[in-house]
Amino acid sequence: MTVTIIDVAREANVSPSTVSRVIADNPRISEQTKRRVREVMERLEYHPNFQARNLASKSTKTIGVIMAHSTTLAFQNPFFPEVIRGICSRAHASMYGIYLSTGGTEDEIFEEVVSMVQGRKVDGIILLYSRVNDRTMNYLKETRFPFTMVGRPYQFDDEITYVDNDNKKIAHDMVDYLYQRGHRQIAFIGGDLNFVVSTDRLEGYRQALIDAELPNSDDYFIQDQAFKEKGNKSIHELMQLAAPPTAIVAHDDLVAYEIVRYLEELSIRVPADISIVSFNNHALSAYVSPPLTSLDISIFDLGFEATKFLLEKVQNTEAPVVHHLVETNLIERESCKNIG
Amino acid sequence: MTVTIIDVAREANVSPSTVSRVIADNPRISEQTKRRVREVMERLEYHPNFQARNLASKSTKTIGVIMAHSTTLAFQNPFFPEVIRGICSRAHASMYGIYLSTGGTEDEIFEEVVSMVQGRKVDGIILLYSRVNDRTMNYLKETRFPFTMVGRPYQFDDEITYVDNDNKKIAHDMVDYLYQRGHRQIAFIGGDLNFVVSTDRLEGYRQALIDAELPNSDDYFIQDQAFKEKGNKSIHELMQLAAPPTAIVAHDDLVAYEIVRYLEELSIRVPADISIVSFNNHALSAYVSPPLTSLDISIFDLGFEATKFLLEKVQNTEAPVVHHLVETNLIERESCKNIG
DNA sequence: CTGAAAGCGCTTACAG
DNA sequence: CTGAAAGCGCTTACAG
Repeated sequence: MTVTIIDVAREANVSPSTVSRVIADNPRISEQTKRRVREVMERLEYHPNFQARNLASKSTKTIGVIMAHSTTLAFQNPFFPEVIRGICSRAHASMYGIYLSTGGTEDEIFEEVVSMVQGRKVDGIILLYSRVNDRTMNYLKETRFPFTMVGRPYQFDDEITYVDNDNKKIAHDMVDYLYQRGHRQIAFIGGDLNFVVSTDRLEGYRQALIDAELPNSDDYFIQDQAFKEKGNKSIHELMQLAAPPTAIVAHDDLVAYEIVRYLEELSIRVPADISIVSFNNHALSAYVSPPLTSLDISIFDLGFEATKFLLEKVQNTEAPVVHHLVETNLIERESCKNIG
Repeated sequence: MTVTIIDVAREANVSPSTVSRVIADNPRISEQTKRRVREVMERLEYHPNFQARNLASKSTKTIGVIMAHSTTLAFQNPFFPEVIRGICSRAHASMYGIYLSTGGTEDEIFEEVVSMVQGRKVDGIILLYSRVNDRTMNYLKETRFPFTMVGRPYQFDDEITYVDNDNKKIAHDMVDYLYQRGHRQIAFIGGDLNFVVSTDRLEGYRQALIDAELPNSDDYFIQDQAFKEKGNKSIHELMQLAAPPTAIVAHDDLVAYEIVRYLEELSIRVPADISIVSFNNHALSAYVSPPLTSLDISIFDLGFEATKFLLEKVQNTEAPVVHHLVETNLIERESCKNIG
């Protein structure tokens, strides 16, 4: 039924080995036989069997992509399609395919990664998140399996290749940006502190307050979980402080949209009464009301570069550890007001 | 280095065949030996080699997911993560993995599908789109390779299993909804007519106008391409008609957001001056201003069901052709006004 | 209930 | 420049 290397060999009057070498474009085969064999391959509509190739050559030409546990960052968030687009773009250029993790819970994801690694399903893995004390990451590190991360690892920094934004710095810059526009009471609505991206941004925010000698009360910081559970209440409380903030930094545009809505309920207008700035610059942030000032974090590049460095590792086990920071770009729209 | 079935066999004092049967949980093996073999597998940290298994058993336990050519529907659109979530959920339940297409252009995608099929990379394929005269779909149909589609195929309806919304009906219903609220001049901003979803919705819209004996001028229909190229101009023209619409149906929420913005530029308020309703109900549609009345099309279910039917096909070549319509649900928010 | 043997479709030293 | 042979790590009739 299926045409194999043997059929091609017979038809072209060469050995299977030669056909195999033609497929790999081995330079030791004469152009003449190459041409002849290729002709036969075309005529018989021969396509190499992926599985057989992988088994014999001990490589798979595919990379595994692991998303964070789905209730958190991954879904409903435009980050995902965009980072995948970056990954696919780079992978495709090197003829690599993408194998996607499908697990729901953290344990399922871990099991899937183990079976990807042990079962030789993929040549390398990209972790699309960085979590504090992540079992999956520790496993990959210990087995010395090629992997890269989108996001700075919590520890073992010097052993792990990753791609990230400079989250501490961009959060610091964001506060400075507000400071320059006259803001002195600056609140921060953070992300899930189990993810390093969230702790980094929080740290950058805090450091910026210290550096600018601004009030640094815990009242100005709202945790992800508190916000998720009772967002309107927490915003309510925030605005009822003796010195309510004049500006809010949100961990993500989705969070910013929600804040705007809760403020609306309180008849507080953005940016007239309070300014909001945010990170990640979703495609829709130009369309919300008011259009959101947000930091573009180059999601495509995060995926692209993570893949690039992974492929280097796959092709060369001795490839050096790389920490690559991707550029960001503040998109100023209408959610922030100068009160200087 | 890697521990194989042979190592396990030796250690457990059985033959490799027996180990293989234990892996497959073959009922002909005694519970006692199963237990013994499993113990050894655990102790040696044995994991079956995926490639070898696939090669020998001629199945891959993975399904290929093909997105539309990326400039069009697929990216920046929350449809993608959500449909993937549905696919992963169902696939994971049957221990299937996901192989994602990475191609950029239509030709690249086609080549990738051919190599997935011929190279036996996957057991079946899900097409995440339905396009008019699609080479990839024709290829799958002709090779009789198991596949399902998210979206009604352009032709060969009776040979192809697909999952879809009833796009003609929901577009018809949308017009009826506006009609009941007093609207008589109803415009439609459509999607890319190369996709069946767009032609179906357009047809439903047109039929509804006819059924309700409403004005059915071409001036009330704006094509996707015209809108993309000069959206503000086309909305401008629309509103300067002798009888401008009192309501607009948008093909997608993203389009609706853009329309709202262009209307704003013209100082036309939604819903005070004009109503807007839309399809797909993105997660953010609650946050835009005004919150958008939109039809939830159950994206997760589309992915889930497409996968379910695909797996049935994979497991049974004789599985009947199925056309499954997924429920929709109108989410009423504040972009539509009753002018009756 | 279990084993010996052939085979899945390739790749890759080794030999010439 | 090309071929014969072994091997990648499994599965699966077949035989007992």
